[in-house]
Amino acid sequence: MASKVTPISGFQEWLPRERIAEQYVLDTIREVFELHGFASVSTRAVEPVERLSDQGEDADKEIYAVSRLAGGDDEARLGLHFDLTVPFARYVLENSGKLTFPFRRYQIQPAWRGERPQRGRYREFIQADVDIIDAAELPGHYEAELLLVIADVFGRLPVGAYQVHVNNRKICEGFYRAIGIEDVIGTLRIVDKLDKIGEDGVASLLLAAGCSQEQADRCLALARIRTSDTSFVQQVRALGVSHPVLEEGLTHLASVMETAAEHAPGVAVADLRIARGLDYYTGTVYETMLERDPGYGSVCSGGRYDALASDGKRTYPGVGISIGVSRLLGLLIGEEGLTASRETPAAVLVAVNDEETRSDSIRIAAALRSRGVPTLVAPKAAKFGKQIQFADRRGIPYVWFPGAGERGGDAVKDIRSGDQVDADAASWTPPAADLHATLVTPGSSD
RNA sequence: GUGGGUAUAGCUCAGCUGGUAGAGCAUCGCGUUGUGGUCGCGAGGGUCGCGGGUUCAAGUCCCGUUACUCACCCCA
Repeated sequence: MASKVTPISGFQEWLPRERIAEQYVLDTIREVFELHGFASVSTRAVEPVERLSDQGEDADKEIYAVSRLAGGDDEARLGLHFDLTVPFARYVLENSGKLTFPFRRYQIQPAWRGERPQRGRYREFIQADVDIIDAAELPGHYEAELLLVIADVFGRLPVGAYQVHVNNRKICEGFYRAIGIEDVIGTLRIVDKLDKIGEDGVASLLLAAGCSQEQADRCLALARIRTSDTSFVQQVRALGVSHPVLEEGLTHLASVMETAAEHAPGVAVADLRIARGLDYYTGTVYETMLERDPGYGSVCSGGRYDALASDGKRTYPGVGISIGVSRLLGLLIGEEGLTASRETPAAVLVAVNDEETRSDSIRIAAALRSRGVPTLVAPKAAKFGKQIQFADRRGIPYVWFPGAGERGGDAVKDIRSGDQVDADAASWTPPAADLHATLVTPGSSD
């Protein structure tokens, strides 16, 4: 089988060193999620196709269908999930009798979308979600709480400056309805192109969609509003439009902004042009841009969904937010060179003097490992220069020389500095900074 | 799904108006039984994405196809 191996578009795979950086990020996210009291859940990769495609008219074409190579077509039709929220809503319905509400869960898993890959967009990608779901009623304060979680996560990752743009769909919906626009979703999608095609572009699309010039102007006036406090309320009122749904949205968003300002200052910005997210969002929506490259797209999005988890009798409203881990790392690792301090977890390489005494080296390694030091034994009893080179190529910082110390003891060498000291495998531990591979940002010294 | 670009060694690419493939980096070996990153010498590795056509002759021209890539759609 000498067929040529080629990458598959949209399915990203890292080399070992970059994978270590990715794991560091994933561990950090998990740690913060747990600090905030979210319980872990893992759902199967597949859902019945109908459950997935019900979520939006365009969803179908993105869904990967799953079938057995030799299977008949009489089986239940399955599709890979395209996000983690839809499977979670199904999970809640399925286990509603066993879950305790309000239920807080985090979920870090891949998702799949069959769309054409592009920069920051993959066909297989990891998402890290937190959601809070409740029975019947969901208090509004959770919508602000999620911002604090995100601020905590991003505060520990080398993402630089960022802002979570927050809007409430009810503001747009109420506003549009008040001025006579019926196609709310369609209008949102057009307005959402503002950053790409500008006001003139949006205006002409709105006119083409059947809006009057005045309607288009007012949509743009609403979309221009962006404040870092609650002053957006006055700005909307100044537009002279009123509608009960609009009022509801303004109140909710103002409340979210107030809480965010107190506990995570500078993170949130009320941005009335933000519309994105899947169709199931009904209230607050979030979208997170990195200041270093706002055009890259949102690396963390989500919102409130009131009717996604419903079995017809009972409805469980929820709110959640999803970190696009693959997208984030496509930028940080793929483009900016974020990486790990070494390409292996091993902190120590135990040299082998000769094959006859390899068992001594194995015992030393076991002693180090028993105290939590990731350790490797040299593959060959090559010249010490070669063994050091073996460690150096992999970024392993320490080489252990059995019997090289005073009075027959061992010695360990920091191959970066060249310093070598006598050491005992029963007690020696590397400095905490060297115990595990760490993140290395491009700017910092090697 | 629609439109544009690209396709030569593991990687990044050269190869002018057609005449039986090159560089840098990487990899491996050696540099007189041991503590490396520099340096020197050497080696391996390519049916030029695949199929067809034009031609005495094609990596080099034409057609098709597949893959990758960028933009649109949509979205993390």
